[in-house]
Amino acid sequence: MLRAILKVFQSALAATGIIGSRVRENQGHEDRETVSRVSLKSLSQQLGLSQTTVSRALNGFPEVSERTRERVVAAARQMNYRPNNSAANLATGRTGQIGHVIPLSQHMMINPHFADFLAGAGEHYSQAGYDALLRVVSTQDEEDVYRDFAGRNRVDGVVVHGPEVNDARIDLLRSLDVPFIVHGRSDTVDGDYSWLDVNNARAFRRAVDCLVDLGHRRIALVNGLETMNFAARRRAGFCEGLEANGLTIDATLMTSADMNEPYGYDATLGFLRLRNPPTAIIYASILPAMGGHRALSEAGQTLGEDVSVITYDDQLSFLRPLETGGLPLFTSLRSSIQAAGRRAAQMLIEQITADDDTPRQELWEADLVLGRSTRPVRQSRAA
Amino acid sequence: MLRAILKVFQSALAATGIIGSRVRENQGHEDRETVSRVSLKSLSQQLGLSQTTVSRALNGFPEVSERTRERVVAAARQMNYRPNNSAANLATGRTGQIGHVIPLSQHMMINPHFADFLAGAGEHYSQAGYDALLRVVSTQDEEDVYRDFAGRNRVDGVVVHGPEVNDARIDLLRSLDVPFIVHGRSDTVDGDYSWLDVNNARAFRRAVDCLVDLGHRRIALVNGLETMNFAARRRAGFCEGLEANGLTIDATLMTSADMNEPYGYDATLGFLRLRNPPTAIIYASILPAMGGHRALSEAGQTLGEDVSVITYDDQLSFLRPLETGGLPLFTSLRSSIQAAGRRAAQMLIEQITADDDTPRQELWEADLVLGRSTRPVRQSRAA
DNA sequence: TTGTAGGCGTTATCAG
DNA sequence: CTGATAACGCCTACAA
Repeated sequence: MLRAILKVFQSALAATGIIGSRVRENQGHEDRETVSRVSLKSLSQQLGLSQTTVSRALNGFPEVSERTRERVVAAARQMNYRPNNSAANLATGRTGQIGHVIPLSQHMMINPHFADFLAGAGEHYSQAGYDALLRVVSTQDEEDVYRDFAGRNRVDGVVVHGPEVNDARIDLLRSLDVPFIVHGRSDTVDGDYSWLDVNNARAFRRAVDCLVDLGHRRIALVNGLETMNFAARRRAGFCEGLEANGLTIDATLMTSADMNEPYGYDATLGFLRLRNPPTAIIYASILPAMGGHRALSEAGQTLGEDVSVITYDDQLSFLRPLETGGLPLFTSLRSSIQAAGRRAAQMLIEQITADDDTPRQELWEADLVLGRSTRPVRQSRAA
Repeated sequence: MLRAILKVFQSALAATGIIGSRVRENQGHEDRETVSRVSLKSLSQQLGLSQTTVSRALNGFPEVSERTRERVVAAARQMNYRPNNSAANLATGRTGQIGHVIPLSQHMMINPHFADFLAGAGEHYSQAGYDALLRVVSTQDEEDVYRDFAGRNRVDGVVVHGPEVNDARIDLLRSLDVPFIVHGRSDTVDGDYSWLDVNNARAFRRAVDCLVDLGHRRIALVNGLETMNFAARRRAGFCEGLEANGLTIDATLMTSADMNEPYGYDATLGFLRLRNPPTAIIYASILPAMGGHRALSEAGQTLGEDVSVITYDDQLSFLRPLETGGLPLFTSLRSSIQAAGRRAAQMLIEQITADDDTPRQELWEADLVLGRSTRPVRQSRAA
């Protein structure tokens, strides 16, 4: 890659000596932006009050007289006072930060599912006066990060992403005594923790039923990585649906991998090459579904007409709405991952502020939305 | 062994009246995880040393004797000591956090471009001992967030995302005296600040040249939102290319909007409906390019054959590699946004730790990579 | 090489 | 209703 380093020019340093005297002498009280390292001390001196009173007035304690509070609030705004975060944390033990660990690895299902979750969570965080603290690490270092977060008191709580079928992080966080919520669940772990999950098994069961109703009998599954709990449940629901409808489970019609566009493309091409290809395909995310769409197009097959498709749709914001002629492109199981983030954040913060250990648990059902990608199986191709 | 130490330690705790002695009664199992809120004070008492010495030993000061350092380090590890973050921040003024503001709005170009940038930045952050602090707010509140970050000393620096042609955030951050780096640039603002950008104008100029060389004379542009600096520059490069090749600028062949898949789909359909449709289209991101691909397929047109396409490709991780039969699907201008995040983080942290105000500036060139989507124009359609 | 003492800017406790 | 005063846990001159 060609990289041109532009010239870097030295700026003339205005010799301001800002570092030394932190508070500006602001005689003229203009609305000028100040560098503003006004402390509680200076503010209280300015007002002729004690730090205690000023702190109480600002934090809404009831015993402060209204007149005093008004004076204090006005002065604080004028001097652009903001309490130093570290100092407040040190005194209260609360940080106002929620930790998110992002494992940097092959099978990170974070991108962009994670981004959308975070957008939703962040929305609630800022409403509630919190920030998200992000740490990107290699997967094997993830547990150390939790120990670090806990030991250094960096966060008030943690969100666990992408739980595996048997996820060690849950017990670790319990032992660290850090409030946390899991986005998803971990089935082989003692279930006494907070989580927000979608009913993945039922969603995929429904998808199968729907396709069977249309006459399909060879149905394929392009699943996520099945070490992940959500993917394991989806497969379980899928198989349950096949069996309930008297169909046999065919391993050649099931794939499992990290959910991205090229994977969907490759898996779909693989199905098309079978001597007895499926007449319907279920995708675990809209990303591989798009890859599937691309593969079908290139193979000269028409979505819906030649092959029926149902996809699980997290309603990723940069793909919504995906439609053709006003109708959804894909028949899909929908559940907004951004909404999940918003709600999970709310549950976690409630748990933190309530300071009780009762687990919060919520199970969402996905909506089945009909689009152009499902049709009755063509007679010539029915098994 | 560990158990004995813990016992001793606990009595020491009782003596000093440490708040909420969190250390667990550890009956039998030595390797059990402890909750560990060990302070410097308790650690130093345990060792029979002063806090000063222990602090110095742990922070690698040279004047500590090796024997002492070893003892201290061993004890710290054994007691699972970790310095409290808030306390360290308060004492040093440094937070170890870099702020990112995510505007939640219609035209947020953050998703998933932003996610990839952050993945790259986060990689460097954790190497350098930093975390990313995220705040999601509505666009009009963004400046308040910077004031908050600065006034409360929440972060050591800030990354500015998605700069507009005339971006007020830059002057604000200068006046707040917060170290920052811009991902991109803002052309109508005094240029004396740190940035990392791609040579957008030249990239799009090259795309035009490339298509003209193939005989195309009606070339369309599906651009990003042109209030954004990067999009304005791309358009400038595009127009410059047309003019340099003696082509006229046709407003009906240029669109500008938030870069996502449905936008690319709609814009492309619009072009195909023109009485005199373009023979080539340039997309500002792979997301609209995918939408374009979908639109072309549905219209029965073949990528490359009927319409040539060049896309700008940020090499988003969940779309890489996008290829057909081993060849890139799209001819594209490539520049990894994740690499940009990594580098920007590095530049910012260097600036923070060096504590000098010299702006760091770097301009990257995009690579032009040939794929299947560009071919000589078909004779019947040449203008 | 190690220790003492003071400070960082809040909040919380207990008097008045 | 208001005000001293003591934490909170760490860092860092300045001393020894």
